[in-house]
Amino acid sequence: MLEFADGLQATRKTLFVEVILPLAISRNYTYRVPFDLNDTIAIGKRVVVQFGKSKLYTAVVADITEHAPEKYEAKYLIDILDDRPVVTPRQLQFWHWLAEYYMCNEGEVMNAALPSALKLASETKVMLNKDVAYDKASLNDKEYLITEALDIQPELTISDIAKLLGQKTVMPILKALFEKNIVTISEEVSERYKPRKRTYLTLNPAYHNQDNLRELFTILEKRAPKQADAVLAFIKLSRQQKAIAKNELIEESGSGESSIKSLIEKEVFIAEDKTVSRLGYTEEEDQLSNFILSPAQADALAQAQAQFLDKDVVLLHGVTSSGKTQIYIKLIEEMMATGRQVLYLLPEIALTTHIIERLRVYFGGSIGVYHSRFNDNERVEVWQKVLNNEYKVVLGARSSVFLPFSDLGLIIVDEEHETSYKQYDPAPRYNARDAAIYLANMYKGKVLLGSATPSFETYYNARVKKYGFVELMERYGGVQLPLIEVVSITEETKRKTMQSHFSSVLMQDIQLALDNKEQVILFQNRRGYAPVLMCRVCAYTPKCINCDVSLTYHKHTHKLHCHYCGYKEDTPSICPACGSTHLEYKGFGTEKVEDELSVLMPNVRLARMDLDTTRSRNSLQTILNNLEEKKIDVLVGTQMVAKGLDFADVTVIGIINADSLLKYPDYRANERSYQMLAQVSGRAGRRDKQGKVVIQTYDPNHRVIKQVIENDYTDLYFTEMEERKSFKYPPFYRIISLDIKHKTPEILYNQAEYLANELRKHFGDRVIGPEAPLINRIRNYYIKSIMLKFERDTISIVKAKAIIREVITQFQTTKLSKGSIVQPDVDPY
DNA sequence: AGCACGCCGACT
DNA sequence: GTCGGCGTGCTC
Repeated sequence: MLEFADGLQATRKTLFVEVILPLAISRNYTYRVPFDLNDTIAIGKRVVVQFGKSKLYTAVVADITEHAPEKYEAKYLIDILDDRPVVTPRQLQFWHWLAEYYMCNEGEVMNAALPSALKLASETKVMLNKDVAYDKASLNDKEYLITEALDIQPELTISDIAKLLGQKTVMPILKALFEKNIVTISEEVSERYKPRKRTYLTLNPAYHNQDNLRELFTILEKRAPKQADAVLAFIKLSRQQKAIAKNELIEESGSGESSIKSLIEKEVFIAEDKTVSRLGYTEEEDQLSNFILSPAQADALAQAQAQFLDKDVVLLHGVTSSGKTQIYIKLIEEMMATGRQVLYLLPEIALTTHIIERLRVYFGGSIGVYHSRFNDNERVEVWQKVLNNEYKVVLGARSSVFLPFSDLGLIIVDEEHETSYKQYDPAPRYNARDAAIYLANMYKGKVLLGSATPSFETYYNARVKKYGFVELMERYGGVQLPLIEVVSITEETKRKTMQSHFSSVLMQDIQLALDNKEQVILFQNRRGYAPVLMCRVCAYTPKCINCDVSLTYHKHTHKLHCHYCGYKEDTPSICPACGSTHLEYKGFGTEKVEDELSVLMPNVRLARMDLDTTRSRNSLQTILNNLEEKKIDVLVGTQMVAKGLDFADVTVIGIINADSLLKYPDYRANERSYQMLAQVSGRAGRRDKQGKVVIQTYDPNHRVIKQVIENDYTDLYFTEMEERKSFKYPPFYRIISLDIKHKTPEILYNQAEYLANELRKHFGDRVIGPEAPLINRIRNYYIKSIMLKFERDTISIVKAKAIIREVITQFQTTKLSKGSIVQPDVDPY
């Protein structure tokens, strides 16, 4: 570059940007910045680029350089979408770390991190927002053209719009329309999070005067007897309770909606809409705003605060119902006072309106919520508000670790042992709990991990003093631990007291609860009706055509379903192999439990909660509402019932078959079973009544069941740790597993053997396998797993990953690798 | 991840 | 003789 004596440059500066594309590509790409955008380009802004022949993508600028690439001519980037960066440098660092740690591409991380409305691509669909009226006159020509087109055709892709306008750069126009709320982006249909509103009635103070009230009655009795009934019922109810809801009154008085409505119009009643907690305890919320910690809680809080002085991560091990949430609230409050941000992570399923409202009451408008039931517009809104520092507290599921925080002082990971913090498919296969620890570290913030049954990894770290450790072993407000009764299925079968899947003990307890107008939860860890259909003559079993699993019979569809790929087929009435009609259902799922209980107890109001009944958007909330409003007596469910449910009137919990948990072929089966059983049990009982848990099993003397009864987590930990140590499992060893997939089993065998041998050259007997996993074919791909076990602290895991990466890359350059997919999974818990 | 280029079966 | 099956290789 020529320079004149006075420092003027002879040539003008050409800038290049490194961008992250939202694709599973192993590297970033370089684009040339048009000269007139030199002043506006910045790291973290989104740009539109053409990638390949015709595709446009939204990419994020990761770096800016002045060096032209040598081996090829860089394309010009088409446009810059943002006035200021939407991704912060810290986030870019976080993305990079995640990609390295979990052995995936930055593009994959970007895909998980950015709400899709922030990454428009040519095939993204654009629709008109029906909820918003707008003024066509306020639009410019191009915007007008787009809205006109959308009036005729409800959905347009971005490339359609590009054709329509005859130009490539449509993103800024769409962005403007999106920001004005005129169009919505992506496939999701808007269905906002609805806080539950209830109309409450109060009597007009004029009628507190007895004479006025009597006068009102005489008029109403003649002209509108139904309305008189309503007023009478109101007075009766007001003796029992403070607040009276409209629908309660309708139910109590037997008068209709219209009578109440006219009474409101006559100003006899005054109506007021209130957002209520899903728990229905308005009083409890009042208490919440100035609750007093119990001495045990206060002590735990003080310990946590003290430990944060020299530890970045603290484990709060608190038994169920010990009031961990109140400690979280105190810590959040304290952090907010310093002006720093707080992230409160919860498993998706626990993010019910109940907990959201509880915290909203407490923290008001400065709390943001982020989870998968939000549509994209809402997610972008939260993203922007976090970026602008309008939200001081974010309550969210796994993916909220990706929000653009500026000064994160504290992350709370509630139920830290939950497996749903780990994403399995698609990549990035990250664990939000572990990622949160790195994230907090970047901001010099603290992490509080909370659980009643901590994961062994975390508990181990606490014991070796890597993490701080606080125990809270007292239940809040004197709530008693439930009584646990173990029932031997073998014994009851012998005595012929089993009625289908229900023991006499369980039946009695259900009946008792129902007589007391209490509720029951039944847990069966398997959905569908029967997992296997088998011919009694030739033992033929229908299998999935795409996967190596037997098909589960579902009664409501009367079809056989594959739980791995979603394949369905009609249930045969005769055996397709031998023609016999003796087809038999083996095993049972939630559907069958529900079905058979409805036969045994025909008057019971039953509901089921599993993946099949909660698939649609509001169904989970509907079930929870019905349970809370006592429209359900018995709820049958899978794991879901163990999480996020907290209802005062559930006094009996039945584990239909504990063996399906205990016999699971995995080294964590005992840990998982204990967690599951302890968590489910924690749902039973209330302040004034001890709950009851009935565990049905073929193996009543199982060690883990004993440990659950005795509530002895530490005993479980120490017995399990011996095995973990001798069989080289976490937390003593780190595991990286490689799944290799191919459509042809013979080719897969060779590929897996080759890879394992290459890895053995570096890691010796740290390489286990290849082995066929439990299900060796899914969606027509055969699978082999190679497991690598690395001893903690003696080997550099970073170096090991680099070598694994190298081996995979080298393998992929060979002809042998054709048609294969290699998926690394780091810490595959 | 797309999409184009490229080499082998059932049709005008 | 062609239309099109999806196998594999590249995209700044």
